[in-house]
Amino acid sequence: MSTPAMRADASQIYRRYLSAVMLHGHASARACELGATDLYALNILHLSGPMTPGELGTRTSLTTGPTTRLIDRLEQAGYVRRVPSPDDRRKVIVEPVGEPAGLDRVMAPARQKIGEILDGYSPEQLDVLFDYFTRAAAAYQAAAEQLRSEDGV
Amino acid sequence: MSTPAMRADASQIYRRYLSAVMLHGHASARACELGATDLYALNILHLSGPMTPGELGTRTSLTTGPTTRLIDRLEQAGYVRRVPSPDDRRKVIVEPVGEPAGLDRVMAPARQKIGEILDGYSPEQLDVLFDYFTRAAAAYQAAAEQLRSEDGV
DNA sequence: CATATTCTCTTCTTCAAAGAAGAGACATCT
DNA sequence: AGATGTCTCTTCTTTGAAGAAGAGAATATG
Repeated sequence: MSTPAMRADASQIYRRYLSAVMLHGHASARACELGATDLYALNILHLSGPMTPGELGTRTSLTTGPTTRLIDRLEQAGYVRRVPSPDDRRKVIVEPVGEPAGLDRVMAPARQKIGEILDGYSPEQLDVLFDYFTRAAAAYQAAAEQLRSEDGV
Repeated sequence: MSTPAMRADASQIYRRYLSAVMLHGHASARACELGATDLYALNILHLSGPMTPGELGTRTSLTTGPTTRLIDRLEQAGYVRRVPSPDDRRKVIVEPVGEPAGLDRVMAPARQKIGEILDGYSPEQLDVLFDYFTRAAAAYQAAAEQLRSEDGV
């Protein structure tokens, strides 16, 4: 279970898995007529929750001009909403709108396929999988954060 | 283990996981100074192996002009190589170069983190995880293919 | 052997998104 | 209360990638 040959194989499988996930992500973005940065920003919002345009700009490594228009596009497409900040009237809070129609429709087939796959596992096996999902999400998020800060240097 | 509440929670975890993976993918592309389409094409090549520019153009939904320049960029960055086809001298075969330096360096931190996570599981648990990776890769690939063909309609 | 088809590449044009600079509104500090 | 700083938005300019049309090289077919 841990011979070098097995390890190489495992690495191959994982690479393939990652490629497939990202491939599907790109295809989804294209099908939604959403730019790469738009989807990127949307992922940030879904992951970290509502935030100000300023912070979103920082996270996406964008200056204020493009950030405003990025939010304009997302808002116009119905993916996010601009809400005035309660404590500071200069600020605006951008929050994702639950279950946007377009993205949901596009992702549906994949979600169904994954659902069917997960249905085939026992409760104990699902525990393992979701434990992994939770840990991996944190790991990827941390790695992405790290890349972003290094990039700025 | 399967109450409605649990299911909603599971869906949430999975969404978060997917967002994190894609977030990291985008951050990696940006750190490599690689465009969205470039990374998309690279994923296709890693997933389906060497192919002609024509087929790559079809897969990326690009016309011949941008396809040529896409390959130019990838080749110049050292990610792919153009090889003359042995059976048809009009054709060119684009093949990924194993372990491109830039992408590898960028992905290293994430890979290490994931490696550490996987090290924490028993052989039986790893079997479950890699079984999932294999099945999910096929599912995502199929879903992406489906999106692409629908998009063309 | 000649014609038609296929494949890649080049060039020109068009379009979307990012950067730069500055204005207006609001908060904070003295 | 006045001055300074912060936040978002607007405008102009620039860059990068995508589409369209056609040329050149090689294969296949009659």
